[in-house]
Amino acid sequence: MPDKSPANKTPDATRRSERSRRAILDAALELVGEVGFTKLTIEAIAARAGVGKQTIYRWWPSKAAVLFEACVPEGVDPAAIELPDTGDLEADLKTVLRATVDELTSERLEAATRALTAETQNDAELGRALTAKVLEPQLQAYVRRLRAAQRTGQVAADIDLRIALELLVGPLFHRWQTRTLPLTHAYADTVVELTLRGLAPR
Amino acid sequence: MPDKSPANKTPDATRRSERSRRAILDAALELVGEVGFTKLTIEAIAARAGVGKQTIYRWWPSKAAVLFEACVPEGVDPAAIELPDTGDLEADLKTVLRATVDELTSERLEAATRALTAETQNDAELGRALTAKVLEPQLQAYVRRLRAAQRTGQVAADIDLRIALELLVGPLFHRWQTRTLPLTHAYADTVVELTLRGLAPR
Amino acid sequence: MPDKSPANKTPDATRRSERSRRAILDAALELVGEVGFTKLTIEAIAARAGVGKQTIYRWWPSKAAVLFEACVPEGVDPAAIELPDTGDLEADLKTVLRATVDELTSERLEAATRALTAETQNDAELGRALTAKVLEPQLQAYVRRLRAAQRTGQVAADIDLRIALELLVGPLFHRWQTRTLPLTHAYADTVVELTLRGLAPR
Amino acid sequence: MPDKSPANKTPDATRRSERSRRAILDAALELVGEVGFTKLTIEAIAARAGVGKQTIYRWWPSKAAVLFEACVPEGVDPAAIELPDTGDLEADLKTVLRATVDELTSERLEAATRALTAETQNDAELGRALTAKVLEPQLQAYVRRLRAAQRTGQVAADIDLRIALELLVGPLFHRWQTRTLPLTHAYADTVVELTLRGLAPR
DNA sequence: CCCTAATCGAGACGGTACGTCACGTCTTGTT
DNA sequence: AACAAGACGTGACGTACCGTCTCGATTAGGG
Repeated sequence: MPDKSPANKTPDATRRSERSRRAILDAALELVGEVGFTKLTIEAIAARAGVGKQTIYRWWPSKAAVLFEACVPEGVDPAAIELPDTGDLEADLKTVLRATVDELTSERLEAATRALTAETQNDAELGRALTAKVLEPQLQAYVRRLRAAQRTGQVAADIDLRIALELLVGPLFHRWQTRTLPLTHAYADTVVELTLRGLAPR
Repeated sequence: MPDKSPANKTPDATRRSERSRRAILDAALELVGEVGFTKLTIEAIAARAGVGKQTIYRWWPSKAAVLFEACVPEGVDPAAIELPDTGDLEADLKTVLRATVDELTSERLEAATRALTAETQNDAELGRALTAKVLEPQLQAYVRRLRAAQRTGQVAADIDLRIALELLVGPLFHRWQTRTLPLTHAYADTVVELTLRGLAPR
Repeated sequence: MPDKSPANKTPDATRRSERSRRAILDAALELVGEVGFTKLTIEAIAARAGVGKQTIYRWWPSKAAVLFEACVPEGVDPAAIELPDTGDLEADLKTVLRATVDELTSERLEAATRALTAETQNDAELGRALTAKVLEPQLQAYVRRLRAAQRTGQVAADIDLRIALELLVGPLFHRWQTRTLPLTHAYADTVVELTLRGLAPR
Repeated sequence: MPDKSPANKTPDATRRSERSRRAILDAALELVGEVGFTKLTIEAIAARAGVGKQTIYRWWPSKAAVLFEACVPEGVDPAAIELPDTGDLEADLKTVLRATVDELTSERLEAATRALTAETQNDAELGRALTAKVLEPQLQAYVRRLRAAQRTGQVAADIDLRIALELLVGPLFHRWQTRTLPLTHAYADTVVELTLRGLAPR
């Protein structure tokens, strides 16, 4: 989430204090869990982290950007994401979607994740960044796995895989966001089963 | 001189100025489109509407609530919502999902809808209200239509209709929220077709 | 010290809280005595006065302006200032200059007075205001008293009275500012005596 | 490896960069003329001088101290200051006071001089330094010149010379500070003439 | 003449205060 | 009584400087 304004006096990253960076990210995660995103404050993050406000403003453009980095540990190579391929598509997808369910309901990150998801609706710039760095690499991994399944005849050849993947993850996100019913492994399993029936060759 | 208690709670709704109410809702909708939800302020709404701030605080608890009422015109009876039933499930669902696509991409309400959707993640109270008054009645209509389809044998009898409905609307919301690919009628059609294959009796 | 900028959303003075106004002026006077002008802070004044910062910024353009009003109680009519005239010029001037000495060494106002005097060197706008509202009316009173003395023959007719008055007050202010030697009634008396010898007709 | 004590106090003056010292003093003088003392900033001085902030903090305790050195070129021996003595007291004093007028209205130093004068009111330490190094030596020179005049009978023997000198310089500084009327050679002359009448033996 | 310890330019850091904005409450006439 | 208007106490905003603190890169002086 770097320089949107060209008038940036870009600071010298080599002199950056790793100590402060970590303290800020940790404080942000803690606080968003305690008070929620709306009441999350740059001043509070700075105070909790024992850091000057300017040290936050120097390296991040907004509290959303801080949270973003706190959730996405930067070091991960997006292209390296790969779905398991045991040959059994249904089993593999259940594995993956169950893991997604676990992530979405993880206590430590849930508040931050919800906050970021929400903020993408208000802040298009953030939305693009999150899509490019996090979402899209994962979706591409789905596409690759489904393409392999097409080759083995588990998925009909004429299916648009981009849509296929949305049939799988869309329902999960919908239930997570609306909080209408609990998000469980059983739910993930059922979604996989019903969807795969629709994708199968006839 | 009885009851000079300061517990001035509920104002007298009969004396309410409809003129002001409309001006506030209109101003809120305009402004959220211009500056986005985060930069939307009660003071700006009041100024644009030519209204005192107190008149807003008297009748709504938050800017989200104002927007909520601006989007959901109140008068609609939630129980009255009904999906079309021509006997052809696929055609009926396409009709409905195409309409949903149109709504979600409508210029006038899009900003407000996204703002409200986002805010439900941060404000659980608002989330409950929106679910109860808007979302759930629509979902129930889906359930009723799908149950009818079960009776006519278009949907397998052992399907959890609650999940079935999420297979239909989940993908739409996912694409709308992530803005990864355009949300079109063709997309809605494909989602219906593929999903119904999965729901069909075997 | 009102509106220097024409873009002023001039607030409604009739709604002004006299309570806050007094608390601010008192707090400013106290604080300038405790920490000095340089370390005097709008935030500290607001905190001490139990007032929001905006309430200060709404009515005064700077901390100097606050101090100014705190020292010059507004209600005094500048044109009404008059020096005593008993007929004895020397005695009258001694009375006045002794009073000036007392004022300059008064504990309560000294810090504020020094601060304001200093600030006039840095802030020309403030300097003009202070000269016009406080200094000049007093100097005019001197000129009137000296003119009367000219008519009674106690001061030579060809003397520039503006200069005459500066011969009287200049030394006092010099000693006050430089703090080289104590500022006493005796000093005031001697200044009057020596100066009047120079002003006398020959 | 002895004495790794962090008590790094006095830096080594022999290694000091004269180049930087001059650049700092020049930058300070320029800037105080452009933005005034209040808005004068150590950071701005450093930037203008092309110097690190620490180089200023190493050698001066405050921005006032920098200006002080910029105005008072250090090398002058205070005890060596002597007023002219042609035997004609009036002529000599006019020469000196005219020179003072020129100094006070000099374009290059006026802003700095006013700033320093003002700051002595807020910063007692600075006031003492300025009095001891600059003001007092000059006043002593006046006292010596006036004592000589007493011996030649141009000034009455019973006059307190300390007060006499203040009668001369006080009015000048008063007019300079208050900016009420222009500070001219003619004014200096008149002050000398009127004051000397008062000091003359009777 | 080189070595080494200092000063030097640069600027990140934890802080404090700035002046502004919006909050939600309260008060003052007006309708 | 609700209304338009807006002053109020509160608190966060994002910025500007403070004075301290590393960092290499000169840069002079004593060996």
